[in-house]
Amino acid sequence: MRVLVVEDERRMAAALQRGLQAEGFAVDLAHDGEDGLHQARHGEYDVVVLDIMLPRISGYNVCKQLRAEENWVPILMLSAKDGEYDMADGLDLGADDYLTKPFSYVVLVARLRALLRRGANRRPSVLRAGDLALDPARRRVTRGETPVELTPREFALLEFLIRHHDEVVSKTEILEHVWDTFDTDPNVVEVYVGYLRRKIDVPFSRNALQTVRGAGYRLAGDGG
Amino acid sequence: MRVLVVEDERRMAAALQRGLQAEGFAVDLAHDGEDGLHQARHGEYDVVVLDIMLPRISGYNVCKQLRAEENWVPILMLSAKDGEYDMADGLDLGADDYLTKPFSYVVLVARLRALLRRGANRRPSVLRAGDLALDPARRRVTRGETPVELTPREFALLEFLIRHHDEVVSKTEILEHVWDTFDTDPNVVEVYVGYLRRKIDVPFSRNALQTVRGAGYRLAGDGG
DNA sequence: CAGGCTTCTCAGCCGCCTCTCAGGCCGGGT
DNA sequence: ACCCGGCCTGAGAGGCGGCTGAGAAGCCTG
Repeated sequence: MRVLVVEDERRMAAALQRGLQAEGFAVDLAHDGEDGLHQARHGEYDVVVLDIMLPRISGYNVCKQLRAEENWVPILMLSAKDGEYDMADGLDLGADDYLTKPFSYVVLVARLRALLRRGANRRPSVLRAGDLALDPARRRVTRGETPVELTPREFALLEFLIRHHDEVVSKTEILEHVWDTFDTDPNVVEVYVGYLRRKIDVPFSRNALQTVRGAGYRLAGDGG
Repeated sequence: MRVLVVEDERRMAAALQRGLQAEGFAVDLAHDGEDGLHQARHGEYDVVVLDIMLPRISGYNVCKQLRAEENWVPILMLSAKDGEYDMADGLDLGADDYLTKPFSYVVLVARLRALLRRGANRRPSVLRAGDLALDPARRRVTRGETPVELTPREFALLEFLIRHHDEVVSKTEILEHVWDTFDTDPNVVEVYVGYLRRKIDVPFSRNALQTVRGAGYRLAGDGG
């Protein structure tokens, strides 16, 4: 279980890190809001512990920003007592739980575990890979901010690729899962990969959908 | 007449309790949003007085949640003056009345009685998507300011779509929920979507009721 | 019973999507 | 350098999903 702790007070941060590691968590630290936001975006954490009073960007805004980007990682907010922000604000912004300093260490761990437990049935599940986002329920795909129009087959293909991002998937696998056959000419996969590339690879940064000669395709998964 | 008062400030809560009891109400108290939500769900109250700034869950969200569960108990919201939420927000979420702190005690009681008087014929809050508004109780639909006349079937279809606005719903889902069958020719859905479009999509900004080929339909709901 | 409204079926049309095919490109092996 | 096999892609045919006008059947109201 990976935890990101965003906390500017060094001693507090170090204490949390040691304590949580002792509980079996993998802990990363960020010491200001900007850093925290960046790591939360790219780190694939299971839960984020977020102080409110932070240099550069407040925890308040980090949370708001993440939610605006449809990032639904569970967030537990920490505040100094009598802070200017109040608990209701935090929860309204999309935090999942809230603790007031000073807090009992035992309580913190308990709440974290509770968050992780309900973590399973999270909110709108949006699949991501790099700056691609695919929302199965809304049937919507975006690259960064811009929406991408896909036909049903293209959508199904991208969904499959994004679910296996960073892995190499063979054309036969793709045929089985997207076309639901296995004795079709694999060329159709090539054709559709081509279609997808033209729609999602346009601003040619780094081609997200790579060909692995002789093996299949790989959708690059981290935003880099 | 049973009243639930959800208010975290103990003195304020106690004062309201004493005062309302003197007026002949049976008064229960809740001191945070979670507790309030729980009691409102199970308590069969005639009216709820709901502070907005609450620990754990804001009054704002308590109200939203209750309405989402189709609990139409009359709610009178209380806010600190100059709160970040304004009256419109509260009423939009399905509150029935609204008072700004500090308020006159006499006014509170008067408003409560007014709520109780109209309490019987409740109205479910209005469903919205984009500039469409649908009032299930009054069977009324408006696009912007202008009313829209719908037949019962059209109304049921729009209600279903608007409850799932921004999601793609398949024709089979629609058949199940609006027609209450699943082995009917899906063409009837197409036909009724056509009817709806002609009535609600007229000023074609961007067609609100989109076809997602191979998947179903999506009613655009702006904000998302 | 007539008239109007609503619901639903049907068939034709249109256009997008899907898939095939063939030719070209590229990388790797001999 | 040459060839071969894997991959890409433009073109285009065909199919199928979805839209719509027409009209039949059902239902309520007067």
